[in-house]
Parts: sequence; structure tokens; C-alpha cells
Amino acid sequence: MAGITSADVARESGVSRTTVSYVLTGREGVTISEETRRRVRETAVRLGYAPSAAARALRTGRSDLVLCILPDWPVGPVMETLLDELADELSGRGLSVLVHHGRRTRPLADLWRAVTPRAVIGFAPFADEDLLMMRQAGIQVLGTLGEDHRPDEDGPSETQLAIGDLQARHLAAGGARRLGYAWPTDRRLEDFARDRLLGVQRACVDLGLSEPVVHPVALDVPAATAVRGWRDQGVTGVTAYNDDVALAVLAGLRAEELSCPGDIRVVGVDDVPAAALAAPALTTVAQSIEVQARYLAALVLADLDGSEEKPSPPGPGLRLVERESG
Amino acid sequence: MAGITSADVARESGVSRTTVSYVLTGREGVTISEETRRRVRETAVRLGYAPSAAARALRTGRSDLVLCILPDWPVGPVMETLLDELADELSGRGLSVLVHHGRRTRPLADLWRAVTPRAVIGFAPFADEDLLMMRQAGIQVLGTLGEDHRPDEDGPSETQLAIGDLQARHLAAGGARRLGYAWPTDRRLEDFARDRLLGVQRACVDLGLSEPVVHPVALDVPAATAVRGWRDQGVTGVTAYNDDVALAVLAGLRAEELSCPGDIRVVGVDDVPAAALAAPALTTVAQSIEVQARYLAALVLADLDGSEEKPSPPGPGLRLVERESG
DNA sequence: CTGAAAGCGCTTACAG
DNA sequence: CTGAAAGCGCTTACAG
Repeated sequence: MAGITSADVARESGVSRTTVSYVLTGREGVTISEETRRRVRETAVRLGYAPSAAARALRTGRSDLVLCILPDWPVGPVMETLLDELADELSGRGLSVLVHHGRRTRPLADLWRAVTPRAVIGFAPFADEDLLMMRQAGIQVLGTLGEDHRPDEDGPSETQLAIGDLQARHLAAGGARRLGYAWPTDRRLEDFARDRLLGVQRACVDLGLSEPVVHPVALDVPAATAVRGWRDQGVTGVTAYNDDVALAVLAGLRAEELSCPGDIRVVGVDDVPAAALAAPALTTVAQSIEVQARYLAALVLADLDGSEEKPSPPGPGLRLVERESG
Repeated sequence: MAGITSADVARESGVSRTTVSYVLTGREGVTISEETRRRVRETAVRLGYAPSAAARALRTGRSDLVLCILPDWPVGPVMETLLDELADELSGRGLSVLVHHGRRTRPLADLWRAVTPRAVIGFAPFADEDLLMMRQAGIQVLGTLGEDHRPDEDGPSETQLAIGDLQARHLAAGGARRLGYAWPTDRRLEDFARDRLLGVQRACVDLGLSEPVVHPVALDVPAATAVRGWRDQGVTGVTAYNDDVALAVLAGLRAEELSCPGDIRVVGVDDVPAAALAAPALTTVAQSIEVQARYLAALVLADLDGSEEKPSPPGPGLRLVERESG
């Protein structure tokens, strides 16, 4: 053990542990001479003292960690960016972001008990029981589906609806009268996919188009079957669940020797790096990750500061990135 | 606070906290009646008792967490899979994997102090100082570049060399006499890229080919310039740093209206999902993630069990996935 | 076979 | 302005 404790710092500086603690935690309302403060801080640095987080957590019941729980499906580059941004925003306030890639193999409780985080951010829904326990333990719990912050609600997410809506309207504006929806075969994505599809469906109703034609699309193989289906049903524009699905659709189009955008146009979601490099380059809906990250960070910090008023959620911040595919 | 402590369980079960601790940690060498054990365990479950990890960490100086430090560049789906597998392997032994996406904004020490992990796995090199401090604190530190486990060494990684070698030999076997290397423009990837390129270079020497022609390739735009360069220099086979880079090369080929594999063949690394969907489908070198994950897990568990002999490292486990591009 | 007690390192009322 | 002391919840020699 390195084993440099606050007692060591106290002894070296000729003060009590109380004073060391006051100085180092920057406690307000205590008057300690500037001279003493400097001496303590200097000694701490010199000895390479870092407070035991375990002891602090035990004493205060709280750590400086923010725990992010990811869903059990591969999250992709967009989520990665979001987490990076979030970590950046929070590190300025002494908070560290820790991520759990959540195959839920062990009870979630084991995890947050072990971490005693200040806040838990869930990128997948929590079980009601977990939610309750964490709240009882005084942990700030943020749920997020897309950017929405409301773990308790069950209705479709506004953002997901807006994504589908934007995709559909773009294709309709380009002249498509009959749309297809490329549905991910991965079961774990169903919740998101449902809401996005609903957005497309509502837009179709609104625009006087017929119901979108849904075909399942796997991610690892050209979506030839789905493409043939759409072709035979007179579909000229396909909204894909996300860019990964859209890539499979484009591959299916090539396999069936249909032209894109000539025969069928395609629009994805996420603007992953591969989208710009696809054949043809993929038109897609991008979300402004920075805005989401800042909002999440603001939520955590507002709680940290004990401020009553919560920051107001940003809009969906969607942006259509127009390329060649649609 | 939920606030159910071992004292509560002890009182409810009519035993001492000592006994509760012995029963619940499954301590060997103590004889406690089966009857008592059952009663304690049952009470614990009934009360929803979960030991305070902070207290346990303070007392024992160790938690059940394994901390993974990622590099500050986007890691992609391969790393995600690796982390998932690792978490799976370790969860069976009561260990939870936590990931830190490492823009090194705060000192690393703050992080591991706060987590008191049992082991730290670095997917990017550690500073010597951090390494020393963690070791001193009794934390098991594993470094990994690719799959190699040797944070201290400086020479090129055998695995990275082998990747480049395999790429080059495949293209040469297909008839290419002059190779190109697609070098990532992202500075943070240089260490890996250098070793992989070195592997290609050595293979070229070995095969009697001329030096590979290196061109930088950005990830967000078709690599038209690089492609023109290779064409003008008579290159007929391009080894790319990874699949992302290869995708940009394929896009550049299309932009320059060169055929692939007809004019220039391309081989990537990683076998990301998008590789199979590229135009043309990308030939690539895949690593066996499961094997790496198991090895890493075995390393952690060997230390946990205090076993002297370390598991022997698996080979690179490379596999050429042959598709249309090369 | 079981219990009383010490102690991990911190923070924080409380007393000077 | 500073210090002695309690206590967070656990584990673990040690004594019965």
C-alpha cells in the first residue's frame, strides 16, 4: 500500500486531521489562515497524498463517480461520442464518468453498491425495483431514451417520433409516394424502432401517403429480400432504422441491381462515419450529440449544486444530412 | 438511505455480526451449523441486505471492480465486443467491469483511488508514474496493446506485425507486385499504424516486393487523392490500417472510377459489420475477440486466486475473411 | 461454535 | 482559529 493518509499530511504540516480535511475539501465558513492552508496543500502534494475514496464514500455515502449504464446491444460511435463529451463536461467539476456495458449478468444493485456513485445515468430503462432502491439510497437517477429524461413514462419518445417524421417528410418532399421501413432484426432495438416507425407512419397519414411497408433487415448481409419486396410493392423511398440498417439496404439494392436514388431512395439515422463513404453516400438524420451531452451534464451538476430548478431539455436537435442516396 | 446493514441481519437472525460476515462471505475453516447458515442467508435476502462496498473496500483495501481504461480515440465495435465478453467472463466470479473512456482530463490517480479496483486493464499505455502507484497500491495492472500483455516493453507488437504481414502476403499471393499502405490521419492511431505498416514492409522485403507506397487517408471523405497516387505509381493492392480506412479507400476508388478488385485490391482489418456491406464487400483480417477476452479474464482470475502460474497468452488468432475486394 | 472489539481513513459536529 | 472524538459499515484476529 502507498498508504499516505490525511494523518500523515497533518503530522507533516503540524496541524490536526480536521484542518487538513477542511483545507483540502475547501470547506466554507471556516477561517483558516492563508499561511496554514498553503502549508497543508503543499505538504499534501509533496507526499503525494490522495484521499481514500472508499473512506470518503463510507463516511459521506457518496463518491465522485457518475455511472452510465449502457444497454446490452452494441452502442456504436454516436453513443461513444456522447459519453466522451459527457466525461469532458463533468470532469471540470471533479466528477469521473464510468461506463458499464450492460449485459445484465449480475444484479444491477451489486454494481451501484460497489461504486456508490453520485449519479446513475441509464441509457436503457431500469427495472422499477432498481430505480426505487437507487433513489432510496440517495443516488440521482437519470433515465434517457435518446435524450429524453423520463424513466417513468411509457409513451413514445418525442425525439424518436421526430426522427421518423423527418425521414418520411424528406423522402415525400423528393417525390416518393410509397415508403418502406427497414426494421432491425435485433430484438433489443425494438423499443427504439417502434417509436421511429410510428413517426414515419404518422407522417405518412399526415401527408396522405399509404402505410409504410415494413421489412426486417439483418445487419450482416445485403438486404436483398427486403429490397425485392419493396420493389414489387412499388416503394420508391426507404426509411431505415439507422445507418447500419441503411448500409445493408444499400448493399441489397446493389445486389438486386437497382439504382439508388434512381429506383429507390434511402435515408438513415445517426450519420456514422461509414455513411459518408457508402455507395451511394448515405443521406441521414443526425442528432446533435454535444447538446445532449451538455444537457445531461447540466442535469447532474444541478443536482450536485442542490439547485432547485432543473435545466430545461433541449429540443431534439435533428439535422438532415443530405447526400446522394435520397 | 436504504440502510440495511449487517447489524440488522445479525439482530434479526439472532447471531453476531461476525457470524453474518462469515456466512455471507463464505469463509472457509469456520464451522457454523448449517441451520445457522441458512437462517442468516434467508434473513439477508428477506431484508434485502447488500453489503456496503465502500465499507468493505475500506476494510479490505479492495473492491470487486475491474477498471478498463480505454484510449482517447473512438474504439469501435471490436473493442465493444471485447469488453462485453470480458464482463461476461468475470461476472461469473463476482467481478464487475467498469470502463473509463479516457480523455485524460483528470489525473488517472483520482480515478483508481475512487474505484479501488481489484485490477486495472489499460488499452492504452500507462504513464510510468501511474503504473508504479497502482502497483504500490496493490492493484493488479494489465497493459494490453492489441492482445499483448506487456506494458513495459517498447518494441513493435507481434500481433500488429502479424496483421500487416497477413495483409501483404494475401495481396501478394493474389498477384500484386507493388503494394500501397493506407495510413490513418488520426495521430492517436500512430502507434498501432506504425507496427502494422512495419509488418507489411517486412513482408514485402521477404517476398522481394518493392517498398509499400504509403498515403494518408482521412476517415470522413473518399480517399481520392491517395487513390490517384497509388494508381500513378502502379500499385495494384492496398493494405489499409483498418476497415474504416479501407472503406474510405473503396469510396476513393469509386470516385476515381477505378474498379476493385480489378484495378486495385483492398484488404482491411477488424471485420466490422460495415465491411460485409461495402461496395465491393471488403476482404479483411479478423482477430478472435473471444480468445483475447478469455485470456484477459484468465489473467485477472489467476491473480485473484493467488495462483503463481500465469495463463499462457494465446497466439494472435488472426483470420483472413475473404470477400470481393481482394 | 460464537461474540466483543479493533480498526480501515475519512468527515464533521462539538468543545475549547 | 484548531483539536479530540465519534462514527460510517465492514472484516478479522482474538478470546471465550
